[in-house]
This record gives sequence, C-alpha cells and structure tokens, in this order.
Amino acid sequence: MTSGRVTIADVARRAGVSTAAVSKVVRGAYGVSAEMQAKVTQAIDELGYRPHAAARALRGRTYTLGVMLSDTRNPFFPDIIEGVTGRLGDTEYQVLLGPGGIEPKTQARMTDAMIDRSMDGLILISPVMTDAELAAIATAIPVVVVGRHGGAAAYDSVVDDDVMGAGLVVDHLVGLGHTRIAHITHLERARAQGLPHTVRAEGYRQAMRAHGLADDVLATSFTEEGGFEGARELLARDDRPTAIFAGADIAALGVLRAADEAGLSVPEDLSVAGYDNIGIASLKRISLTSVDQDGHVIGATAARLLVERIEGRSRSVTSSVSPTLIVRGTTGPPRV
Amino acid sequence: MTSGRVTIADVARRAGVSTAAVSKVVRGAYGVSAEMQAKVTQAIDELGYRPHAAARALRGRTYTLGVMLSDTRNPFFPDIIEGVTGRLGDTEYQVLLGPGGIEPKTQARMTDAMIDRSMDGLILISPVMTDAELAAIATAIPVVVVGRHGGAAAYDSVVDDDVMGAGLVVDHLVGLGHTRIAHITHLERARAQGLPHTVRAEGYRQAMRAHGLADDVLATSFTEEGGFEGARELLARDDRPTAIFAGADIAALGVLRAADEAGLSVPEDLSVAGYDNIGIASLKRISLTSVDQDGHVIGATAARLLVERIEGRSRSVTSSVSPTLIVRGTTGPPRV
DNA sequence: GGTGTTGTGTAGAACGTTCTCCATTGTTTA
DNA sequence: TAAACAATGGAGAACGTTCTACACAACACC
Repeated sequence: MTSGRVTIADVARRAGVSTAAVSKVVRGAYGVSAEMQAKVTQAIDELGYRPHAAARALRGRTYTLGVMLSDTRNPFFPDIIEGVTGRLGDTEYQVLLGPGGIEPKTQARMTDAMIDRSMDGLILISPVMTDAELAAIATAIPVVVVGRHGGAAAYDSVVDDDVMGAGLVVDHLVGLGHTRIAHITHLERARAQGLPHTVRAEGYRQAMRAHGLADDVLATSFTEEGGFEGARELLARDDRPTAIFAGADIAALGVLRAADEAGLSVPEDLSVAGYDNIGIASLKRISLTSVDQDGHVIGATAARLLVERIEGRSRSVTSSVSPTLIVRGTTGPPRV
Repeated sequence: MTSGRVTIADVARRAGVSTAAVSKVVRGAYGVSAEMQAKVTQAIDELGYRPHAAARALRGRTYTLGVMLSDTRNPFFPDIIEGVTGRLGDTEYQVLLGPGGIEPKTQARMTDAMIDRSMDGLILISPVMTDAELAAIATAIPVVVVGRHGGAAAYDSVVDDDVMGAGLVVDHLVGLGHTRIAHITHLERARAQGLPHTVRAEGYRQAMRAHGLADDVLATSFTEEGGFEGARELLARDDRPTAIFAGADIAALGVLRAADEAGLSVPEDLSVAGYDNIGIASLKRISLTSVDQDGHVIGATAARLLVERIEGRSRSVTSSVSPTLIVRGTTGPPRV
C-alpha cells in the first residue's frame, strides 16, 4: 500500500496476527490452527505477498540451486537443464544457471559468486578444476558433479557411461563386418582428470581388444576442422580404415566432409559414427549414427541427488547413466 | 576461525576497528585513511573474507543481474550471454541465467523468482508475455528486453534490425538476378507483439515492393520439418521460385533437404538463404547463406543499458543492432 | 580563545525473515 | 480440585550487512 515491497509485517497487520504466525503459515510449520491458516492465506493473497529470498537466506535456506555451466555452447546442456528443472518443477526450489566459462579461473569465480549468494546447493557441469578445488567447494556447500569420471567422497557424481557408449559403437561396427575401425579423440591439454573424451578413447580400446582387433587412435580436436584433418590423415593411408568413430558429433561432421572431398561415399566406402547425438545428427541430410546420452535423465538424477544431499545424506553417491546407440544412415556394412 | 563463514565482524576484530570501517573499505567508500585501508585489507586477505550477498541484499544492492532465457535451445543464446558477461567481466556485477521455458506461465514464475532474490536488474530474452506484464515487471525492477520490437517507456530494448536483415537477403538475391523469391515464415500462435519472425516477413515484403516484385509468403514453422514442407509446396508450383528465403536457418536446412529430394541442385536450380547464422551454417557441407545478428553486440549493449538504468537513467532507450549478410554457397545466379 | 571546518572513525538502527523460547489457553488425568 | 499436558500464538533475538548520524580530533580563521 505504502511504497515498495510488501513484507511479512504487512501481512501480519492485515490478518491481525504476529509476524511469527505468518511465517509459520508460509513455511507450513507445525502449530497453526485452520482458522489462522485461512486468515493468513487470505491476507497473503490480497496483498500479493512474496517472501524476500535474501532475508530468508540470512537465516537459513534460500531455496535456490545453482548450476554451473562450463561451456554454454555444449549441445546437450539444454537437455540437462530441462532434466534438472523438470525434476524440480513441483518443488519450491528454483534453479539459476551460472555461465562459468571454460577457464578454471572464471569457473572458480562463478562458484564463489554462487556460494556468496548462499545457494543451497550446486550442480557443476563438466567443471575444469583440480580434484582438490572441487573438494574444497564441496566442503562449503552440497555439490553434485556432472560429467567427471572418478568422483570423490565429498560430493556426488553423475556420469554418462562413456566406456559403454564407445563399446556400443565398436560392437555395432564389428557386427556390420568392420575390422579396421579408427577413433578420433581430443588432444588432452588441461590437467583435469577423468574427462569424457579420455574415457571414450579408453572404452574404444577396451572394446577393440575384446573383439581381438587392433586399435587406432588419432588425437586432433573436437571441432569440425579437427575431424576433417584427422579423417584426411586416416584416409590417406594404404590400409585406410573402413569405419571412423569420432568421439564427438561435431568432429564426425568434419569426417563426413573429408569423405566427400575424397570422393568416398558414406556408408558404402566409409562408415562414420559420432558421440553426443546433437540436434543436427537427426537431420535427414546428415543422418549421423551417434551415441545418445540421455541429458534429461542425467539432469534429473543430478537434481535428485542434490536435494537428497541438502536434506541430509552424507554418504557419497555416484550414478552412471547408460547411453544408447542411435543407428542412422552413416553406418553400414563395408564394401567387400 | 570458529565454525562457519567469516563475517565482517571477524575482520573488524582482527584489524582492531569497527565493522562500519570495514564496510567502508570493502565498498571503497569515502572517509578511510591509508593506514586503515591497509590494516583492513590485510585482515580481509588473512581471513579470506567474502561479503555475504544476502545480507547486502537486505540493505540495497546485490550486484547480481538476471538474464531470463526463453528457449535454452535457441542457437544464439551463447553469443548473447558471452556478450553480456564480457561486458560485465571487469565490474563487480555477476550474471545469473534463469531458464524461463517457453510458456508465459513459467517465464512469469522465473522473473518473480529473480525479483524475490532481489537482483539489481533483469535482461529478458525474447520474453513471451503481454506488454502489460512486461510493464508490470519493469516497475518493480530495471529491465532490458532483447528481441521484442516496439519497446515501451518502462524499459529499454535491444533488437536486431530484422527489417534490414530481410532487406539484405532480398537485395542480395535480386542482385544475383532473381525475381521469384519466396519467403517461409513461422505460423503466428502466441498473442505477443513484435516477434522477430513477423518483422522479418514484413521486412521481406517491404524489400520486394521496393524492387517492384511480387511477394510470396508461406507460413509453416521454424523447424527443419516446417522448412521441408514449405519448400515442397513452393517447388511443386508451375512457376516455382528460383530462390527461397527462410526466416530461420533451421527451416532453411529443411528447404535444402526438399531441394535434394526434388533433384534440384543448389544454388544452380534454387538459391536458399536463412536467418540467424547458426553454427552449422558455416560447415562446408552446408555452407548456408544467412543473416548474422551479432549476438555479442546485442548482449553487450543489453548489459550496458541495464547498468545505466540501474545507476539512474530513467529515460527509455531502444537500441537497434544492424545485422550482416554472410554470403555462402547456397545462393547464386538463377539458371537462365 | 571561541567558532568553523575538515578528516576520520564509531554507534546503532535498520533491512525481512526464521526460530527458540515462553505465555496463554483448554483438556485430561490423578 | 489440583496438577500435568497438549495445542496454539507471540516476543524478541538473531542473521550480516549498509548507512545515517554523530563524536572526536586537528587545524585554520577571526
């Protein structure tokens, strides 16, 4: 009525009760009669009262969960975020995203900022930090880490089973009759452990070994250009591979271009598979065979674990989400 | 030293001064001697003190700016966000993103949540709300709206000049010798005003008229399928167009597929242009001519306007960012 | 020596909640 | 009938800042 925001005191005055009583009603706490409940609820509606989050934060909960994004361009962030918000949609938690950038320093700044704003918990997506830094954050606030293999005791982890995903691709290609299957991976630069591309490469090696085949890993980068260069090198060899498994779809697109330029038809002369199942992989003009990590499930799982931890669980949990292979037009039997 | 977080009182005790003095130093306020400055700074460093944002919020500023995202999948969000964070990188403002979803209701819930968390200002990206709702939000908090044409007095606006962008495409195609140029737009459903696709279609009509050509607008949807269906219909006509300008790249990809299936080669039989310059448009296999709206500039401008408004400007500003045409392989002279 | 003026520091009241007692009822139980 | 107990509402102290007053010194001026 007067000037700015309507506070709990305004509601209390309107309903003719104490602020403490209003607080109880708002929080659904014990010790409120039905009559009181009704009076207060009505006053709240009439005044359009909304609790001030900062004031709450000063006492305890803030009902805000932070999600730190390392690389906003990462194509399956939207899925993960949908999974998180979907899971939390009917609770009173709100999700805010923090663009952390790809630098360890900016990511640290962002997590600090989120802690300063007294969020109740944090989901870190593919954070680029040392294990020690992660552990330090996790002592200050409940944390769930997504996309880093080899979790620690201080926080929960949700990972895509990249070993399995790579295995699915190799099994598929071997099943089609391929024996010379090459893998393009990302050149390791950061010191961080357990990054997905490393694990995918390892999964590829394991699967090839299991089939009694020789592995062939080339490290360029997960870009269209990286895929292109890698494929050009592989295709120039005498015993060129009949199938190339790129560790990321974006690189697989480069492989497809290299095949085009080399005059090889896909999948007759060369089978190509990627990883991540990005949106355009399903476009009919591309139709790329790829591994889909269910972002919704990953996000929803992370949200569930985080809430559990906020509400008291202290034992650390690691959840592994199984990927699925989406077979499309870029893989087929090798020409004999 | 004791248990939890280190507060301003801890610092004051350590430095042997009052909390008010520490507060002054932290805020860089007037009335601090060099000696005091040094003492306090040292104490802060020793204790690793960080101001508690919620406590600050209770008094005034929170140094947090919110960006409400309508559709996380929108391909140029990353650019806009980079623009915003880049501009704000050396200030003490922090940016948090709120996934608002595509429903008016969820977007309203998110903006409310951001206001509850007493953010200093809001950037709304392509919000789907009525003008009245927008105006209501803008009275509660400084607001900059991105991507809605026809701004209001209560808030600032940043828009891509979609009329100009559509004009660039038409001029380019006419310059190549095309006269039968069709446009695929998005079927209007929401009641919101001034959405980009409407303005692009209008810009297309204006430009065609300026060249003395008849316009030809088909409304499907901004999806790959929408572009495909639209193109199929257009290409089935007797006097089929020699060029199709899709209002969004994703639809242009569908147009390309339709051309493929119709056995038409691009750009000889059909020129295709899109809008947004999404990442894959530049892939050599696609090489789509498209209109680039500089997301960095849009984001940076929005951030600048918001800070200005927070710091006192009350006059409303609308900033129009000029797009550029990126000519690639899908447009060329028509076959005569 | 009074009266300003300036520069520096502090006391203490907000800000809007939550939450731990405590007071007041009304109801059982001995 | 007294004593114990349960159910409900309220007082008031936090929570960690900011910021308006004000105090106190040192110094300049008349």
